[in-house]
Amino acid sequence: MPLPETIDGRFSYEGLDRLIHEKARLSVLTSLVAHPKGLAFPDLRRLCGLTDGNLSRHLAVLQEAEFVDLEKGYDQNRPQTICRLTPKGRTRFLQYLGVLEQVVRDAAKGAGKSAEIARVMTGPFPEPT
Amino acid sequence: MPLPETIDGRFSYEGLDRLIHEKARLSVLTSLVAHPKGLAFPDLRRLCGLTDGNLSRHLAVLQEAEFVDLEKGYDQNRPQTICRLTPKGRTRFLQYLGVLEQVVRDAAKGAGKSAEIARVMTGPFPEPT
DNA sequence: GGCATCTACTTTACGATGCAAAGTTTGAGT
DNA sequence: ACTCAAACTTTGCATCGTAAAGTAGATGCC
Repeated sequence: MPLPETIDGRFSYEGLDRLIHEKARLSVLTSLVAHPKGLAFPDLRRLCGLTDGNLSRHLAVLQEAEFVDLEKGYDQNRPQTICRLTPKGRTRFLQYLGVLEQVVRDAAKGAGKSAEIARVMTGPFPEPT
Repeated sequence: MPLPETIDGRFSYEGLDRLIHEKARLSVLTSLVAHPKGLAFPDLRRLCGLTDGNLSRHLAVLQEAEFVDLEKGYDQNRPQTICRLTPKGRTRFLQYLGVLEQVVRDAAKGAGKSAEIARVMTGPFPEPT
């Protein structure tokens, strides 16, 4: 007999769409939601700490999913790609965020010491071992 | 010239350790932090909505990283694996959570409408297209 | 003019990895 | 003895993230 609180799928978080959950794309989408007017490729690259190739690929994936719109033009005779969230991308991202908030709530409740989270997050990160 | 707010790495979220960030393992760790006494393999499988093979593999990864402790014993003459967070796993998970909270804050601030998040998260999820 | 350099991307290639399906082992039921 | 089921583990494939290499055009320098 399962424990009473072990409800099927209680912690499955179906809403964590892989398309969005991936770290690099999460960075990109968060950057874009914070800059509704759009961001140029180089700015986005710097903000997210990504390489050119990386950003290019992730943007292609997000564009394929119609989460972002890429406006390719020229600025000062140089190619310039402006990236923007589409309404669809925005909606999906906000849904995803709702699930993330749920994760944080569940975990904080489980840990029972949200103060500990606040404390621990201010410190430096340990080296991966 | 980059926009003034495009600080290098502002949205790079280095703390999103892949080991933890992966959806299935995030489920597992959240379940475990919510059940400090540990969880049996089948309960964990149900909670996280994972298949046997999936859970087994992710647990092995988490054990390798020393984030979980697997106590393999018997209950009613049947094999029973009890899974628990190690102190190290707990600490790392809480650090990760801090970063997640930062993501949610950044995004909510960017979206400028946290009410919208709350509203949207209560609805059903759209079919992936 | 020619050559190197820089920016702004894109493409390629490979190694990692998530996931499902099949396999194993032990036990209970009939 | 035979079947079914639980509790995992192992295998294999196909996806995917990432680094490195490649492309194209503009600028600077001599």
